Amino acid sequence: MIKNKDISAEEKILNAARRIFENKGMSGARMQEIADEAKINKSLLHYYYRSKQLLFEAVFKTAFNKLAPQINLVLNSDQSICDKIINFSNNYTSFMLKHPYLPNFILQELNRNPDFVKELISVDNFPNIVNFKIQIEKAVSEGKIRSIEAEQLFINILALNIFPFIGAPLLKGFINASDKEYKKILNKRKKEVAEFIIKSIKL
Amino acid sequence: MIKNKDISAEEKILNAARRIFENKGMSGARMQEIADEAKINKSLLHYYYRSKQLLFEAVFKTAFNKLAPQINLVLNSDQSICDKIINFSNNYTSFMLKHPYLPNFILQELNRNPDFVKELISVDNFPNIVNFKIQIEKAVSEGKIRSIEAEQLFINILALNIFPFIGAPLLKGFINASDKEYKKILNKRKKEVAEFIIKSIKL
DNA sequence: ATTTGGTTAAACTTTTTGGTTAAACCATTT
DNA sequence: AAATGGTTTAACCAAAAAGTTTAACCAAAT
Repeated sequence: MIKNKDISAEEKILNAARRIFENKGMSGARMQEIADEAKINKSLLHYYYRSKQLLFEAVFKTAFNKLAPQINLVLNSDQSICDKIINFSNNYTSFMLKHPYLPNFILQELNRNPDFVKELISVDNFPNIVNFKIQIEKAVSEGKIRSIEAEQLFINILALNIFPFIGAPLLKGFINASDKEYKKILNKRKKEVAEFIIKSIKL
Repeated sequence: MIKNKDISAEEKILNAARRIFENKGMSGARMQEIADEAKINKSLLHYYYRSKQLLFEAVFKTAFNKLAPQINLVLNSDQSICDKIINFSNNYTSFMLKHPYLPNFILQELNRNPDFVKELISVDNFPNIVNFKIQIEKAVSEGKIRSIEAEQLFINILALNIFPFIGAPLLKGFINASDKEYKKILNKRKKEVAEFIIKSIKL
């Protein structure tokens, strides 16, 4: 059997659920709404994903698995510090411009349920700072960059790249930008952010 | 009448509602839970705030009115750029260490309902970038700081200060820090962030 | 002493929502 | 033609949650 007109129902559901969950969160989302969005009916939702909780977990893990590899590029690749900063700022922003609600979704749910992080940590490839820390401490002691703690630098890199997406509605208001103008600003940040960081840590 | 033992019921409700809403969001919060938290009964909730929606709006506006003045200090005070960066980074972080869920709460709800920003804009003292933009452009043309767009600098300042609170659960995982250790890191950021920014924009 | 308004308790109604069920439909496979 | 499995429809159930009502309580003001 296996009906393959374009995409399977299972995938339609997952995509619809992602859109709804990203925008309303777990508790704000309604199963009926997800079914409507997927243009299938509610029975089929439960047929594929037994419960809201399971559907949510499927969506969340898919989302997190898109984010984690990018963070790992900073923490665990063998590029130079400079390259890492340049590449991450460029790649991350490019990627997020296509999935602008993803960071907000992940952080929202982790704030709601901080213990969930513990579950994620046990999974493979959960980003960890140890290698990055070694790299930074070496660069500092060799006089390649100014003295700075790896943790602080890492937080700064993430903050400058991720925040513009999470804070978008507010920032748009503050700087008086339309959606289009704001998108332009974000595009500029692909280079801008890397420059900003490198200017700050070079000697 | 006016019973004034310590704080009024109205205020007890507002405080309880703030705690619950900050942590679970509008749709995750339960009226019964708020009543329990306030140690009053559910009837009284509706007596003071007719509906969940109205209670939520009261809480949200109170929260936003705590954030806005701080942003305005950057955008509309007559301090030097350097002083603004130093003072904001110090004050904001100190304040947020006492209200760590506030930024997440505000951004959460604005992402859920971006049109809400329009409502906020019409209210007094909604932060606006125009004055800051003039100040930055002047400083750039006078050669006091390197060339940078006001919008980008502003986003950077907010990102570096706000993100560590919104991203806390995830960052704690990445850098392997306990609550206590993470708090220490945040405390260091009061100085760290200002230094990071100033190093980046000086000539 | 009576009134008044904040407050409680408890029962109640209504609406929303997650989840279930059963029967029928239909395209494909056998 | 019969079987299979994905899909729809529509009705249904049970629990949760918002919101309402009513009677009683109590402390302060008159």
